Amino acid sequence: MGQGRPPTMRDVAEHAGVSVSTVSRVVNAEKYVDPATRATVEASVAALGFLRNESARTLRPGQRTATIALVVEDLTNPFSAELAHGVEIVAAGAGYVVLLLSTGRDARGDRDRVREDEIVGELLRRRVDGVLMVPGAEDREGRYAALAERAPVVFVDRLPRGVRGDVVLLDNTGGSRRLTQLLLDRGHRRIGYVGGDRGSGPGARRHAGFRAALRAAGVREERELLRFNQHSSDEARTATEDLLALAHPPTAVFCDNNRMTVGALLAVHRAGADVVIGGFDAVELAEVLVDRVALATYDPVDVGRQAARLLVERMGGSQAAPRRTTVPVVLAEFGT
Amino acid sequence: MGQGRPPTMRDVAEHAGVSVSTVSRVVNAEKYVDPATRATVEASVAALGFLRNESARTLRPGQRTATIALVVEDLTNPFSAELAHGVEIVAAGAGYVVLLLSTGRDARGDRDRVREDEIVGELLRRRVDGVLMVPGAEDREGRYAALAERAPVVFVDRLPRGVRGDVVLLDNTGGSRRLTQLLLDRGHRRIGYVGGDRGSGPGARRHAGFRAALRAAGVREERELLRFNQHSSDEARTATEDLLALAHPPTAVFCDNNRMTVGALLAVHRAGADVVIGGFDAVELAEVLVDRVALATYDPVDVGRQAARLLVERMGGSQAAPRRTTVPVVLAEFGT
DNA sequence: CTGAAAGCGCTTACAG
DNA sequence: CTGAAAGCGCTTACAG
Repeated sequence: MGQGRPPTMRDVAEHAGVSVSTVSRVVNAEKYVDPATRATVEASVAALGFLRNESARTLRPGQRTATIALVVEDLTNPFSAELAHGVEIVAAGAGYVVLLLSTGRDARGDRDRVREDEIVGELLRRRVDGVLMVPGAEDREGRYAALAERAPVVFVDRLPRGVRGDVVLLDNTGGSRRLTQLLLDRGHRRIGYVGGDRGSGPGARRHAGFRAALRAAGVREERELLRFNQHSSDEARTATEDLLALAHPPTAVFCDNNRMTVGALLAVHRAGADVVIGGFDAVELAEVLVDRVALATYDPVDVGRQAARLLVERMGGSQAAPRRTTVPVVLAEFGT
Repeated sequence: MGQGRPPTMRDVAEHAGVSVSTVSRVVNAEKYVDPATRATVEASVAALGFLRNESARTLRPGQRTATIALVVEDLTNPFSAELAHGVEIVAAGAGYVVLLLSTGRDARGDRDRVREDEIVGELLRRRVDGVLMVPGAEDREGRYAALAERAPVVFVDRLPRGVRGDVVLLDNTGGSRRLTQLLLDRGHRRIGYVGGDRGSGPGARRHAGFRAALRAAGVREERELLRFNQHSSDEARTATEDLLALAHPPTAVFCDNNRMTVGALLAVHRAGADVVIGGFDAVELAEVLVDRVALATYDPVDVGRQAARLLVERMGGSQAAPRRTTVPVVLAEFGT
């Protein structure tokens, strides 16, 4: 494996008896090459198994790396994985390759600042042509803004406070409001809320939609029914168990993302409780849980495709004002 | 965005009043640089926001790209996504960045040969330091073998016929045999089989384990209970419905991967049938389906970690004979 | 400890 | 249509 240096254009040129310039022209499929010369060179390329060194090509100013970076928190979340899939499809179609970077989370469930800095540095050193970023909530250190000054960036799922740029969002507020409305329509008045960070981003919007629906229905939001800052399905399960143990428990529980929904489903199932779950994000096999679930879903693959398309435009040199695309959210109800 | 060329070492050198060589030494944290000089240069680096161009560094022979490629079929499958996560963690820890490439499937559910060739070319042109590949079953065209000659490769989940190399496998045969044994122990004698490709790779091994368990128990494998070549949960659902509609239907169904299991669960659920499902791979919320499911699971993240560790060793120059690592499979039973 | 110079593998005007 | 030459941004012996 890896034995010997790979052949260079110089090797091909010698083998074919032409100059390096000519080899370059053939490899780049330029016009104005004599057909016979072209054939000879192509034969030498094949004979030597020549593959143009992309690092060398890239060195010339104005040449692209044909690489985009996708920065997500954790590929373990189906949202991230499907997003990546959508990105990859569009990227491949447009001639780009995807560099995948995960920020991870620290013990408190927050972004690791140091790791994020490393990632931004890495992208810039590699001169990626563009970046797709699922960002953290804040940009106090100006990390995202600095990145956006040096490379085309499209943000996904949230635009960090204090940053200008393209962003692809979900209809978090609307989806959440309609999902809550559905629960209200089914007669529920005590609705629990199990969610992650409430500060900003998707979590904040989803909670806002929840409140809006309650308000419109003249239902008070009860503090004792709210459980924020859950970061895993295990935590969500415990939080839901707490809710079920209340003297006056909720008859429905709103979950603000898929991990929350999974945890709540388990808690409700174990308790054998007669509680309806309304969850944001898709959860596979929800159909099997008839009579108990309503979901607000969207297509993460499509989010990836749209974001990648926006980025491809930007990399093409578009100087239009920052754009905001919103991917729709649809409700799915299983059972009543 | 992207305004102006990024600063070069030359810019830094001029700003600091030293030579480019000295800047290089400081940036590479070499010894034998006067502390005062180092400080000046570091100040200039910071002032100009200099980030070393990795393409240029890479050009020198012997320099690595610090890039590994991960080639999967489809990130939409949780196995691939978690695998990628494990890979990314080890890669980042070892100073590598991950290039993600998906082969996709064509209409018949097979690998797209053309796309695979493109991918191999892409990796080689980019001079990645190593490749992690979830390969197709065959290597008739010698694609994988050719790749393995030019770069360190670790295969995942299967070693294509006719290729030598490192591989990280699951205990497909053993896990499958034990899962089938469990169904037999519960008294099932008519066990349906819903699976994907039977020809080779994981599918073939899982079927082999199934047969081995039946044989050991003196149970005949009935042709009418076998449903191969299912490629989606929808197809698996239909196949399972077929099984349930037989004059003499199975009392248990063995599913050879997670898509099959999801489809079978839906079919059994819809039919309200009293059928136990034994499935290979994890399926979230299986716990909610108590009394109906046994799963053979393993940790795809761990598969990724192990494969990446093997690759890091190879990239370090290890010339040891090809290695084979097997990740264990554990049974989980829900309900009886 | 530091600098001048060569060279990595390409691309691209510039001549011819 | 083709080649010689310069140059992209680095690293690395080689002197000093």
